[in-house]
Amino acid sequence: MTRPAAASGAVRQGTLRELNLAVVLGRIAAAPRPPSRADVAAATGLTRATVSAVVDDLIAGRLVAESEPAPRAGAGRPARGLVLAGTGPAGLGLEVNVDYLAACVVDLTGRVRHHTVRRADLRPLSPADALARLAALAAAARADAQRQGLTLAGAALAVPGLVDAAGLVRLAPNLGWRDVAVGDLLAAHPPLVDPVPGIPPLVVDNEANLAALGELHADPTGPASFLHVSGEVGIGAGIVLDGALFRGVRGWSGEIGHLPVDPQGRPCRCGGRGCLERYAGQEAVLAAAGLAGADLPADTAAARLADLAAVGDPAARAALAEAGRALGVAVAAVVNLLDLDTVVLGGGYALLTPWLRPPVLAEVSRRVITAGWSPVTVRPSALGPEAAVVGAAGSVVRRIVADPAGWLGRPG
Amino acid sequence: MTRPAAASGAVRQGTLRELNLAVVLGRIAAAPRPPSRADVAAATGLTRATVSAVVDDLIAGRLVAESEPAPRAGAGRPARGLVLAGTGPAGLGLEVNVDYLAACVVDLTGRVRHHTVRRADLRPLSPADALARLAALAAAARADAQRQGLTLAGAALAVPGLVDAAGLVRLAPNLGWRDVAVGDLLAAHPPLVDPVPGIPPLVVDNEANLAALGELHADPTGPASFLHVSGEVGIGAGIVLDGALFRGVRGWSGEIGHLPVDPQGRPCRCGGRGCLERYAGQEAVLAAAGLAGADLPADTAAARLADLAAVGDPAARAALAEAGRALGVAVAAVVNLLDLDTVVLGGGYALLTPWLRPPVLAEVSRRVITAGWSPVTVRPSALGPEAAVVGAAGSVVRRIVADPAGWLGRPG
DNA sequence: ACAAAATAATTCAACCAATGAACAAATAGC
DNA sequence: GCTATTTGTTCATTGGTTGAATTATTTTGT
Repeated sequence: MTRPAAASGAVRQGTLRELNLAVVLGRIAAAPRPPSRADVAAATGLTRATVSAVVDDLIAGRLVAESEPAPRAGAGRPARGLVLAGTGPAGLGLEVNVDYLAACVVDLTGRVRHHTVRRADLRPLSPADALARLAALAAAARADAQRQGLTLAGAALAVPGLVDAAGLVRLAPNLGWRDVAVGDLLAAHPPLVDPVPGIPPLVVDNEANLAALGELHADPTGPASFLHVSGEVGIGAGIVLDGALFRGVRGWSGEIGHLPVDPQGRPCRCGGRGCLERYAGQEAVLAAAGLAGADLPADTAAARLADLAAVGDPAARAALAEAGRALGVAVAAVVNLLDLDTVVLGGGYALLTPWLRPPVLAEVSRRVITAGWSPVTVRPSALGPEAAVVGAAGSVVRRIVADPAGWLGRPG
Repeated sequence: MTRPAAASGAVRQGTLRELNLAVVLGRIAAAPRPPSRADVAAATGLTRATVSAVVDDLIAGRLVAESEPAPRAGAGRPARGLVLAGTGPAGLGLEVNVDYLAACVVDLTGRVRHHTVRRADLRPLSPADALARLAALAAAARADAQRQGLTLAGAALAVPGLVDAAGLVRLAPNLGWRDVAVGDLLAAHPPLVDPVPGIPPLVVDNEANLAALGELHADPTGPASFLHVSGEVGIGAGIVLDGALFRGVRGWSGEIGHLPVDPQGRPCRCGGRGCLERYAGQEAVLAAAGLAGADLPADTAAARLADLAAVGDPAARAALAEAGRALGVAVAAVVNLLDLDTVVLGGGYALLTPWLRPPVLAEVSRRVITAGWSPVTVRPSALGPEAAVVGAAGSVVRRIVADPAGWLGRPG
């Protein structure tokens, strides 16, 4: 987790408190069980007096609540446990995809407090119409959140395409979008959230990126650096380094679909030959398994394939072995380059992990020079297809926890 | 540049000053011309009073010096310029390679104050013998530094191989080293530096990583994120993100030599087919150019090849075109994955850039989806083969500038 | 049942570093 | 020489942490 506040510059006097608010809140969030003030003091090196003062601020700001005293052996006054507040700020996650819209609300503790998915073919709709429907979903989510005593502090929207730093959707091929200013279009509708200083009201990001964050969120005790590969129509990767998404210079990192993986080299629409997408993309895998033309929604297609593989269908097995091999070549390239030790298979791949993992691991151990010293773990995503929405909402919550000063009304 | 100090934990009172020491010093280091105290105050947002106090500490600690008043238009008391001190702490850079040893000293301003290269075939020597010779070189460098009024605050050693986080050289194939505890072997000799709290006396790292840092150091105004590819016997890449080296989970990032690049697929010793190294590695390029078996040292081989290409030798031209194409495929993969906008060709590639660049750019623009929106720059390394040693010494200096508190004798 | 020990949390004077306003220093322009 | 202007320092003030003492609440021992 990066240090927040004053990122570029000086440490002014008030910054001290801002930093310690973040430190203490982060400690409470990371602790396996509700810590006492004394625990936090011991863990951070601050004095108990300081921790008490900081915690008072956090409780007053509804970011932290006291829980039942955790039972402890031995004598002494029992501690009052500190937990992230289940009321207070929450994050709104949104997703526009090819065949559905989704919205969800996640509170500070990470619990999903609201979740709606509306299936519909979005391709025929204009961006403005699609976003109008999304705004309706968001309004319902906001009303539900308010009913539960939550305040939406920010929103994040997942889009299956390239998004630049300003939030402009440069290209979403499967939606047929090009240069769509999502923020401007949504501004025509009622505001999504109650603006909080220091927290952007709407962040637009690639679905693969946000799905990777969702994984981080679903398993906070898991590794802080990993590669999240999601198989959809295209193949997207999200790179998480030290608990933070790595976006690249312009936010376009993770384009893994066109890594060359095959010596034989099937031609690809990108102009190269032997691209990963031609072997492990949804279309290619379904065709190889004899399911071409079924035109199923992404998740049911994966489920159908998993069923076939489970009962031993030879075509499905062969298709998955081939996809896994190709995926393994690409994963090996990434691991050689970035030295990651964990690969999460998400999206359509999650269900198929039992069949994809062996060939992936085989390629990795063959091609990664350091594999002998440090094994690479390949595991399915803990979240299903909803990883991107949940990750989107979680990204808002993460930001609040990383920099609580904005929410507490201090000048950021 | 990452925020230093108390990385994991609390912000105690003294930390405030430590942070501002780093902020002010960093500002002085980054300024294009010597700034006044008032300039620093304006740039950082601190008050002039605070900046004065901080600068007093920095001057007392010999990290900063006052320069001649920079001429300025208009009225007012003339400013006293602040510059990094040319006396005071310095970094020791060391390198062990196949056919030479090197040592250099870099001061805070980035100037190379000492540089020795001793050519010798290191392969027949045991690690202990090789490091004994290196220690002698280091002792001479240290004496020279002291004569110039410099104090060596730390050392970094570049090795052509895989180094783990503890500084153990796991494998250096071209040296024939395996599991060499460099630190322990060097401890038998007189100490390399005067230990400073907060600064490790010896860091061991991969030469490609340190060469990448050298590039950052040679051109401080250049991009903060880039890929540095150095062509030696193998092909190593150093990844610099936001001005810091990206080392990966265990420090083994940058293994780019075995990215698959060719649909035809020449078999490679790594077990894969069509690996980059088989097309753009030194051996492959020299063989293709008809220079096989010449067994030249790395840098003269590259120079010879450049000469041939310059006079239009068709075999050399063809060999470089093919190498460039392969390199381009690999670079495109990296750019798709990490969204970098600058690629630096270093090591043996630096001299060959005029012939490598066109095919690299061609492959990149064909294969990188976002290339249309954001061009990728390919340029030669500013430093020559000495990039790794200079980068090693520079890495020590960078650490002092990023966290001056240790040098100033404060508890880190 | 009661005292002693132990641990948790709060209170308060001291202290450290940044702040802001006032002030001294040094120059250019008139 | 006088004024405007900018630089750098001095000093009382302030925000926030520190450390010791104090209060609160339990377990353990008798």
